[in-house]
Amino acid sequence: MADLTDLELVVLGIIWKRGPCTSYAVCKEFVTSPSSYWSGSAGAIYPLVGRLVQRRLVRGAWGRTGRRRHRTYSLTETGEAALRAWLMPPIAPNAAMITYDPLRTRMYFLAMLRPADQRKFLDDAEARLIGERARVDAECRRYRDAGDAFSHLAMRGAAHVIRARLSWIRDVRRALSRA
Amino acid sequence: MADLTDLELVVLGIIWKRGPCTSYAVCKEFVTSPSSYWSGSAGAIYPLVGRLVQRRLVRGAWGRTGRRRHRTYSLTETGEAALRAWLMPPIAPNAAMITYDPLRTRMYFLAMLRPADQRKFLDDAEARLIGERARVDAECRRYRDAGDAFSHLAMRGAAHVIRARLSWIRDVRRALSRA
DNA sequence: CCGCTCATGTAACTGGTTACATGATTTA
DNA sequence: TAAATCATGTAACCAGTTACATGAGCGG
Repeated sequence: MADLTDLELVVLGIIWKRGPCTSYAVCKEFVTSPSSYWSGSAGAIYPLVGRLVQRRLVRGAWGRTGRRRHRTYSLTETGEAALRAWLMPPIAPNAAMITYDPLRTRMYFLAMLRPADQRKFLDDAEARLIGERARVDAECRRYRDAGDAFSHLAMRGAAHVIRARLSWIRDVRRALSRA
Repeated sequence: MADLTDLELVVLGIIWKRGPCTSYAVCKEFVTSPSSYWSGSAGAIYPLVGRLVQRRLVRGAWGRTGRRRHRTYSLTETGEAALRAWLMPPIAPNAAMITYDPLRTRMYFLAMLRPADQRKFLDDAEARLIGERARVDAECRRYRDAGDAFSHLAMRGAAHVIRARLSWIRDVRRALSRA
């Protein structure tokens, strides 16, 4: 029962956190999320939730508002157990491993640009990271004000990381200007 | 000509950096890389390099060592231009955006565990991040000693980020013990 | 009444993945 | 001589993507 993808587990988590909610609401959660790692498209979520139902991790109940039908999902005990098993230590070893960073990926090949363009690259990266930092900080405050402690703590992780990337870029600029 | 995936561009970059090399060498680069974002399996790389040849971004030359055949690839001018276009500012807006972090993903749902298990989770995460920090630092020194300045700078980015994640986890522990 | 949001879904595609198969060469 | 490495590839699969299609309800 452990062959669930990360997306499936996150959807499980969203349903648990929100309480009974529609697939549409799950989609929206991803779409409005500051991370774009998953698109949260209907094409991904609707069949996925269907699979969760078939595996009895989630149960669905049809409802209607006027003439409009909708289906709300909630976790079964099996679903809660699966979610807990995912979170429970020992955590997956790869969860703590080095993460993917498009800026770092590009950095490997930056020697290809002329020094002037390298500097422009760094300036651009810095400006965008500063913008991103503001966005993440705002999201942080939003969660704090909403009283969602763990989402707030999670988002603070993103804030830490964005600051680290920013200080790294400045580091790189200093290193290059010395050389 | 801009519809290249990140993996295709990174392969282009590896071929540029290594100079003429085989698909096998490109695979090994991914396999031995500290990041596991791409597996670097033959099933991904060999067809991909074939596509790069068809698009004239890369040219291939058959050779042999004794009775063993091999094919070495190198960038064409078009290939170099494509790589440069990828690196040249303005960089893709999503390159600076919030990155994916499996620990952060789990943090959203950590309220599901009993406080004791939450602490265990944080301890486990901390221990693994410390191990990862050592690995990344070693990799850093390797690049520095090899005289590969930009790979070294890139890896320092990973080092910054791993430290940020570590201090975030400690932050979370402090916040939870206060509450 | 027009457009937006809520709400459900399907279809075609694609960029990877794992696993397999083959054979030469090198090293323990 | 057995095992590891170099080197080439193919085949089946899969999770998630974009794009599309449909329709009810609501706000300006």
